[in-house]
Amino acid sequence: MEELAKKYNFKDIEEKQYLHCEKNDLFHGKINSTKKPFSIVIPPPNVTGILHMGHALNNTVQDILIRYKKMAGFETLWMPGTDHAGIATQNVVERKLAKEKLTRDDVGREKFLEHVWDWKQEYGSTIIKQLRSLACACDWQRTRFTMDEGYSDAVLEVFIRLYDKGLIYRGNRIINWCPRCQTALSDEEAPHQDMDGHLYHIKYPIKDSAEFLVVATTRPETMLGDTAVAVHPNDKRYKDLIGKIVILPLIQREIKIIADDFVDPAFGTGAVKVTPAHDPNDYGMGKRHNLEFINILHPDGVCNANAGKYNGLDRFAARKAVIEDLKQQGLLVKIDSHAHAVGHCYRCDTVIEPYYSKQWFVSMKPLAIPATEAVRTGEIKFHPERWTKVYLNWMDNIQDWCISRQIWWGHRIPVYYCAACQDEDDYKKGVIVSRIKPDKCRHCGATDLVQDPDVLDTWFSSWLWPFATFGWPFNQKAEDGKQKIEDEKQKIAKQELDYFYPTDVLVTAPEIIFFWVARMIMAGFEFIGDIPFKDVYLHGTVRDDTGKKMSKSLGNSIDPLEIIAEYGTDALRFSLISITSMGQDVYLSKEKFEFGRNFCNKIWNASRFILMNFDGVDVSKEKLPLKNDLNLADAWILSRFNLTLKKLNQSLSKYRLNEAVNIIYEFFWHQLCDWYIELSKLNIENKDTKIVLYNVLEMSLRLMHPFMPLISDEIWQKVTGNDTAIMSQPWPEINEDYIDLDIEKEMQLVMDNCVSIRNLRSENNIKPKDKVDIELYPEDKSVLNILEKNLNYLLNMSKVENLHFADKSSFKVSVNPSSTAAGCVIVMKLKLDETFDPEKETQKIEAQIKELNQHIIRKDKLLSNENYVKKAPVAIVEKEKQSLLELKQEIDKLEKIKSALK
RNA sequence: GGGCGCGUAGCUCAGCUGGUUAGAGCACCUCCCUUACAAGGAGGGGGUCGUAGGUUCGAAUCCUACCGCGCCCACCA
Repeated sequence: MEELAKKYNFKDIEEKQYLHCEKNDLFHGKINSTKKPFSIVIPPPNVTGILHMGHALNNTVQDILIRYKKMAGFETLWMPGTDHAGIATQNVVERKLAKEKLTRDDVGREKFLEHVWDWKQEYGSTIIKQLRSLACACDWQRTRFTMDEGYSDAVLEVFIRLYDKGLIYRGNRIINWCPRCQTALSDEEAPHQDMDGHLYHIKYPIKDSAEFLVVATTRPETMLGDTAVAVHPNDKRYKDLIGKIVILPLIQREIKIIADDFVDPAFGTGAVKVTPAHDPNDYGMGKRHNLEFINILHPDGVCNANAGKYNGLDRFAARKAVIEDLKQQGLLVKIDSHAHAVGHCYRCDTVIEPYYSKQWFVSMKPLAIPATEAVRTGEIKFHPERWTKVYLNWMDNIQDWCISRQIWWGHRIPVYYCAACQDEDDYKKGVIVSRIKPDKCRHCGATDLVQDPDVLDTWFSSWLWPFATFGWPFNQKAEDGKQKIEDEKQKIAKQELDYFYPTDVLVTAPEIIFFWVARMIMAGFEFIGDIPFKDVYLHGTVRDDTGKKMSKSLGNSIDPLEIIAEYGTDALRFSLISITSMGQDVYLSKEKFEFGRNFCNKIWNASRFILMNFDGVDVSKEKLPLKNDLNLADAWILSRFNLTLKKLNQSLSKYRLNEAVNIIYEFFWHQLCDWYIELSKLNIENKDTKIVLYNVLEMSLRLMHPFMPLISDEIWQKVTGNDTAIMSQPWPEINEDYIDLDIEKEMQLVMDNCVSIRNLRSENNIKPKDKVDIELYPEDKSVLNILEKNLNYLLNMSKVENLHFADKSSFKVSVNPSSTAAGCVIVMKLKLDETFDPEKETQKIEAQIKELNQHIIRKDKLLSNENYVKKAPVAIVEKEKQSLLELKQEIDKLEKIKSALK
């Protein structure tokens, strides 16, 4: 039998054990008709990503579930991969080019994409490598990328299907525009942030009059694009002005005063400047009143020719200039400070501009119907449940999805335009949707077709992740002569989708419920006709210890790789999960990882002790003895183990992972190590004890494996002599035969008496190595029997030299320290040179009596309450009665001691 | 403007469908390097569970209001 190193060093074992599992092909999932499937698709990290604590938490949770389910007999599959992250990746590569003083336009589209692919080739698998250092049991052979050839087919297929169904359309709308990234964004990609802004009150002169109409705005520069001023139709102040003309200052354009219900008379002046091309509300009014749409901005946020003299000024510079000029002309009434929410680009944090432009959209309402229903009926469940409401609320108010992006990195929109027959009023005219470039226009035969320059939103590919990763829609074309082989591959892929889909659980953060979770559910129904997953497990956000979200830009992040280097992977995982209460945010600081590290160390040392003591017995071949043949400690630990397993299974079934981790910790450290191992030393030559030690350790290692896979494998191999890995082993089964509450009670009595004796020793400053003499006065015969039977435990666990049992009727204490314990009064005989202060002792006892009395009074009151006795469950009442009785006995004992001290 | 989460020991937090004398880790105090483990062992101190009401035989737990803190959603300029 091999020994464990004297000191636990995770660096010696962690990487080795991970590779060992991989080599044994334990992470690969394939169709197995004798097993039920259990599958998870990874939330694909961005290719630009580097591992942060959020990933660490997210993937640890998934890994725990995968390993646990595999052991529990499922055919598991964890599908890994990365997301091409259009805007983020393009930004990274553009920044790289900028270092060489180049822009993407300098190099051109084709060359630029080559640069991106080169970058992807070099850095794109960083995060995948990092996930391995977390010990993730992903099926790496299947690693997918959203820009893979097959995956891209799925994206095009979906675009075409939705277009054919009339659910994808092109149109001019106000969208969120990022002037820095120079692309349209979806609503979700432009989150609002509260900002301290200003409300500017501006006079608009009324034509042919000396009067003014005062409007209030937060973005004065947009007035350059104003094409009306709106008031509420019932607003008495302005009733007579409706239909009149005002002269737009600075530009001198004549615009109409219109009436619209949208206007809130109570806000600002009750008059609103209307800029249909630069505000979503104004857009609506513009449509309703047939106003002109005047775009005053270039895509980069610089004013264009429509801005008159402000042409060429950046939007914020233009704002200053406009205000300055209005002030000069006496048209600025006042500036109020005004807090409001402003949209920001989720990739670069630039203030977004509502911008009128032509984009592609998906009609979401029809897709939302089954996806809403599935959650409402509970077919898909959110954990914690409260997110259901957030999801449903969003789905009920779902808006169309802007999917075109004016960038180059991504899936190019499969649309070709025929210049000859394009029509401004009908987007379908002159439009050919096709996987490959058509030779000529279907409508007029023209041959100069131009592909749409835009690419699709990255989320338009990620929403297909749960099935596109399996190869859907399975129409891969092979090179010449190899189609047969390809067809066979596609057939298997299709069977795999049938087997593993729907996946079982999606583990992710609440931030992307809208971006991703909701859309995957819609895509699942639309393209596969079924839900993509049954459960959605939403964990919290990882924050620093002051509550700020951990992020690189804030500089407050703790690098998981650094933690792994310092504490080890198992320690990282165990610590992280222990503080991750269901759905609650995680507040992290470096010291928290000591928890896991210390536990790993404890496991190692305890295992080392057990492993040292097998000598002469081939423990792995011996059958576990029957309960009745075991001594108390051996029987007790087996009872504890099985009860622990029961609790653990329950926690796991409810995804209460922090609870699971604490159950394991409590059992292993405080029951196995603190008590059982110490007790086992008294019988260590006993063959049965060796067998029990072996079995409890071996099963414990299996229990902890999903949480700390590496240390458990290392020790397990050494202990069992088996060179496979725990992942190939079954999850332990509960053995009811060993669960015995009488044994637990008996052991508890022994432990309580040990603790009391230790207590006495400590209070009287007896050194740990000094032995003491004890007199025990048991309550009754059964207590006496139990303690007598387990005398050995008492003597050794609390370092007692002589222990005498005496009848409680003979109790008379001289001046000696004493204490009460479960079923006993304990007296410690002082040695000659030891001193004892009866006065202090009396005080201590009086304090105890006082405290107990408070409880007794409360219980007396409770039990004398007729209503309580009548209404509370019998079992509870009985328990209270019993507890009261025990309290009274305890007080009796204390009183007796007290009077004896006098 | 809606919605959600959190206020429990000095710190970080558990505490599920209400039911023993409210728990853990860290920190703190005392003793101990006892041959698995000082990243350890034995013992200890420390909480009127944010505040005020209510429901109940019984509330940290359920309800209401309020006070702090944080998050999400929303087209009021």
